[in-house]
Amino acid sequence: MAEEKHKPRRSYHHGNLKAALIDVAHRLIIERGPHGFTLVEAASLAGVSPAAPYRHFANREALLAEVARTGYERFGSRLEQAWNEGTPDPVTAFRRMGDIYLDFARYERASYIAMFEAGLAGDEAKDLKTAADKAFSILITAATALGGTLPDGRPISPQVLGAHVWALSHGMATLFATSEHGPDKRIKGDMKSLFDTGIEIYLKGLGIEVPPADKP
Amino acid sequence: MAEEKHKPRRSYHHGNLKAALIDVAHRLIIERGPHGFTLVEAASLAGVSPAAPYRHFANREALLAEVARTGYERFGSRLEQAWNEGTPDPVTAFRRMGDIYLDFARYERASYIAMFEAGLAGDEAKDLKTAADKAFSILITAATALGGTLPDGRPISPQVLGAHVWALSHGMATLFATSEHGPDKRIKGDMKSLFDTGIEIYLKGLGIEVPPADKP
DNA sequence: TGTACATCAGTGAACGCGCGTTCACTGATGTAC
DNA sequence: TGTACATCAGTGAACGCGCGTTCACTGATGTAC
Repeated sequence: MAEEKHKPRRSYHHGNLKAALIDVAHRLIIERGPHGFTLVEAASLAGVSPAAPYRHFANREALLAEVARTGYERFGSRLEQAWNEGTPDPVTAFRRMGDIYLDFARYERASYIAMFEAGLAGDEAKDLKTAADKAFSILITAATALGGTLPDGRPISPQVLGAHVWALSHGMATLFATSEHGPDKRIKGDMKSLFDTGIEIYLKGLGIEVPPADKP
Repeated sequence: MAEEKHKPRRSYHHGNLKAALIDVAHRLIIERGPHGFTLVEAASLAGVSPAAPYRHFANREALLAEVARTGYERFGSRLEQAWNEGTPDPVTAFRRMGDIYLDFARYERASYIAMFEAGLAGDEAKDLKTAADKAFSILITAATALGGTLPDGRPISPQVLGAHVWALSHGMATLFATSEHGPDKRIKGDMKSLFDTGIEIYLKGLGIEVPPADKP
């Protein structure tokens, strides 16, 4: 890591410290993981003393929770936007959601980590749970619109469909995005089409007609 | 946590410290996560001084890596056993593998965490990669035997099939096994049948005949 | 079977470190009049 | 527009803590003869 501090402030007051700390936290979470992240280093990178963050956050975990919370909010609204009330048709909209999911996991990695891998469970967990439930409810809405038939002929429940797709998405995002344990690099490089193929197969298994070549 | 030490040894020598440390590490990884785990506490729980572990492990990470390595070995042999050369038929054997996967993630949680979530990348990573590749190769063997047809009519590659199923398994294991972010408790409680349903749907999507009611 | 000795696997005290957090403080800002 | 003052958002030094690791050491074990 190069610099220890941001460009020095002119003023005694930072002016935007809360946002700056959240911003710096994102970088540190990516670099060091949710546990390697420290408040002291975050303060240093934001160019303030180690005590300054306590004007904006109760403690270390509260900053982490804030990253997760704002992450859930963006996550939820992205998914909602992607679903866009199921237009032009549920299958296309559903696959668009999957796309956005993987984008979020990749390009908002720090948020994603804080949301799903930091193991936050303390006092702030209520807010987190609320935000997470909201995001999951969008998936359920989509799953409800999709419908689908189980191999035994009964209709699939939206909760089950949602859980399957979420698990597949999360598995892809965590297993192949960063780790060196993944299958091979070619697959990793084309994670999105790998995921898309998986969804196609799964939907077909549910007897859902998939529009061919929606990505010409 | 109750006790700080094991039943005190009679002798100056422990006799079985290496194994005891690995054992204790499993407990600590589950309780505190791979990052909360400390060598000092492990030594204390094993009933030895903080310096003793260094007779058996180069450093903290080496102990963690040993947990991961032995985990991969057991994991691989379990999967191989479950596959059992595809008997009585590939589909049944494949689904048995999935079952074993989830069992491993649940009942050997510490190993699973060390293997997939500890982010080990140091000097020991080579051994880990080898062991991981071996486990994945069993999945590929099974996927090859299964075959299957993509929605566009071409045959699916075993790597792609393997990646799909691995992602689904891993997603289930990490998303619904412990965290409070999962959908709802009923689903969580019946994770295995949830997973099994997912696999059924997926295999059907590949045009693979699934023997009905193989679990009467 | 007994003894000398090398080797092994522990001890326990100490170290330096970086962390989270607190505290009394102070400079900057905003507002009432 | 000026001034007094409350409030806000920082400082910087300090604390206690537990960690990873090292070190000279020592008790126990095993082996050669």
